[in-house]
Amino acid sequence: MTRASKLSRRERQIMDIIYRLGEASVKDVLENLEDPPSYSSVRALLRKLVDKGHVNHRECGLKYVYYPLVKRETASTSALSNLVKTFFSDSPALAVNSLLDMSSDSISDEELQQLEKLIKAKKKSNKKPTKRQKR
Amino acid sequence: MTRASKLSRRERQIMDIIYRLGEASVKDVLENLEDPPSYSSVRALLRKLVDKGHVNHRECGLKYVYYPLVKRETASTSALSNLVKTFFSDSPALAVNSLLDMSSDSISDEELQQLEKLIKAKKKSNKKPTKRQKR
DNA sequence: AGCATATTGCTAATATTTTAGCATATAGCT
DNA sequence: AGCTATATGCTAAAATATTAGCAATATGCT
Repeated sequence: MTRASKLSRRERQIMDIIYRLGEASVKDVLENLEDPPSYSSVRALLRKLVDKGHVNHRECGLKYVYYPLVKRETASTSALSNLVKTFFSDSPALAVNSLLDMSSDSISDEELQQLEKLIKAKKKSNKKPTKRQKR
Repeated sequence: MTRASKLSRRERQIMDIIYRLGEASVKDVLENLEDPPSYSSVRALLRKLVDKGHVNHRECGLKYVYYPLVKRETASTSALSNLVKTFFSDSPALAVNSLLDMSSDSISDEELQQLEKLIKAKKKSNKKPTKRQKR
């Protein structure tokens, strides 16, 4: 059971916004929320997320700024892995394939070059693993 | 606003299961649900998803088999795009990078080869686009 | 035929989520 | 000092989601 799977609809939307922005004030959240409710409501939701241990806040001048307690990378890995399970038969390669397909415009040549390098590196590490493997 | 962002927690869990399995009976859903409620509850949720137009069912012998109304590929593209926005600054290349990183074990040499090919193809189509581009 | 099992339709209770409102505090202006 | 902006804390109402239960129907088995 992924962490995210326990969030309610609004809580999820808010977590997404906070990850997208890195950190966010109540106002930031409100402005990025679709079908935004009142300021009060957003505050209540944020308080709940604090209670549940998903975010924390620090004072920043007068107001609070909320930030996630699970760091971006961890959360993204978990989200990706879940998505791959759900839509790509648990095959990361298929997901990569789809990403490349759907975004032909938005990936530059430089980035493609980088990815090629990365893949070559993977191939090497497959052949002579430096780290110990499961037996 | 993505379609998925309107789903409640349980509805989301159920949609995930249905996409994972392709299609699913009430029992299938129940068995794959975490903290499963009663059979009745699952049925009520499925009925709701039908009402909302997310799934439909066909009779299969005695029972119903539920299938998504938005096809897998469309749904996965939308989910991926959303995830990329949330966690990878809207850069598909970064997401690909992360996918390759997190799954060094599970991607075979053959698959890597395939991906290399795909990337080469992309590079070509970047240079001399066969289809018309946005101006 | 009679019984157990698996299934659906529908309804209503319960729990959770979502929302708004009131009271209060601080900063900045005039 | 007094007014306004922008915050927060807390609470309670309203809306939605979640759950279980009862009735009915079809199937398969003895």
